[in-house]
Amino acid sequence: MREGPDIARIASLVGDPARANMLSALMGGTALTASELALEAGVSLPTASSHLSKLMEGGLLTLASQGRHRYYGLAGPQVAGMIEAITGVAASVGPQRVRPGPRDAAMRVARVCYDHLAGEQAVAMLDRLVDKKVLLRENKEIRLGPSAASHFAAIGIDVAAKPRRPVCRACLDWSVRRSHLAGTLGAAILDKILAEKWARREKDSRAVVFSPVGRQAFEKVFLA
Amino acid sequence: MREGPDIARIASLVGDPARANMLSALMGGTALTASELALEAGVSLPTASSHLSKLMEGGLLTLASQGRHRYYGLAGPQVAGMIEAITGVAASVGPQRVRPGPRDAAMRVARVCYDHLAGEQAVAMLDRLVDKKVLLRENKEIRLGPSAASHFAAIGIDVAAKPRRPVCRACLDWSVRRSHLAGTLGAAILDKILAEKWARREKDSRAVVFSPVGRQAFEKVFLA
DNA sequence: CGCATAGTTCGTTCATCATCGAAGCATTCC
DNA sequence: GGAATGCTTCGATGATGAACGAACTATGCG
Repeated sequence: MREGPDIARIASLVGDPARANMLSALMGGTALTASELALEAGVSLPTASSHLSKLMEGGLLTLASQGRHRYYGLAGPQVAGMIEAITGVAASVGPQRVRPGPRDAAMRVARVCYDHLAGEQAVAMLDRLVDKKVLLRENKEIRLGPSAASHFAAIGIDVAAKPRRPVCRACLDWSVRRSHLAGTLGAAILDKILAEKWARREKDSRAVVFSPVGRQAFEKVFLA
Repeated sequence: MREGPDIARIASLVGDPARANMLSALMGGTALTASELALEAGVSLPTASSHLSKLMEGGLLTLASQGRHRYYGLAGPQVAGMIEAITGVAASVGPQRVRPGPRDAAMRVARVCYDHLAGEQAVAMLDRLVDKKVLLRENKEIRLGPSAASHFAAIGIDVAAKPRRPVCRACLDWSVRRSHLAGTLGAAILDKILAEKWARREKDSRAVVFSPVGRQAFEKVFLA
């Protein structure tokens, strides 16, 4: 008999299809209401409510009440990382689709991971930023380089404001198997991409689709 | 309703206490027989056998038959990484032990992760090897530096032999939250540490305990 | 206040699956 | 060959927990 962290408890929370769907939906980064999550999971409202309270009790979710709406969100980056890790295993041992569908291809190129960009585009971006020494990679940690403040100020992102969450974090990309940029900076960049309409969120999916013009703009700013 | 990788299937495999215990035991890196795993999980042999066939079917384990023994092991580093990720979440949302026990402390310092060393010692070792440019860190990947061959040859480790598995890999440490060294080199170093009797495995635990002399030798070779 | 919307709680039903004893198969040892 | 060991399969039992309808609470709107 073993002891230690109760991984069965956490895993069994993710192990129910309805809850797994909810968590997958929340990987999109936006907090959702109980009714929206019930729809995502394909269960009735009472059932969803029961699942949500279990996820809350397990510490996997946070709750923000606003009037009669209750917005549920992932509890943090560590939880998001765990979901990505499980997703990676599921994808690799999974049904081995002979031919990945178009949506899969789009997902691989660019998608939302919790609150920041993931996929090939995101990995390339981080590589380039490190090359240019705008960001410095130290072990698995990422720090701002000397030129970071001016570099990001030029595109309207303020890296000086330091909230409790770290500005930079590495997040392992399950499709590319290398890191992309998370943290408040990663989130700010995703905001920028969507605000400038360089790309749009695919409906009912984590995929992010760049427009031709948007891709050029993105590459000019982040991959030049 | 969502589709995509069936994360619920994978998570529910880990979500049963008996199976979780088995997987935790296998994180020790050595393949174990069905009877040993039954003991670890605290269930009867038939029950264990049933669980093992489920884990096999789910692609989480590999099986090596040797005579009348059947050795089960983790299917690969990706699976090990997933278990570590779940362990990390479980530990952080977990029962918040007021005072971590002595075994926890030992685990934090040094433990076995699948087939290589993890914990503070392992993270420090990788940091130092990168500092000395014996290893080069590129993104999340780690490569051998120019001096690597001679450096490791001096302590009896051959890094030239290249099997299918990568020589170097970064593996995220759940206690330190930074990378340590995995891959065949990581495994070889752990072998070395145990072969030289610098440290011994704690019984029934992933903890690795260095002797005073062993710690000095380790520090001289890897942290100097 | 009265009605509508959002959500939780309760109680019941039903299915799944973990569990174990007994029996069966395979391998090795004598 | 026969006995012992290691493991799997089968069948029956039992407990857990997912599901939903109905009733209840809370917030917002007119």
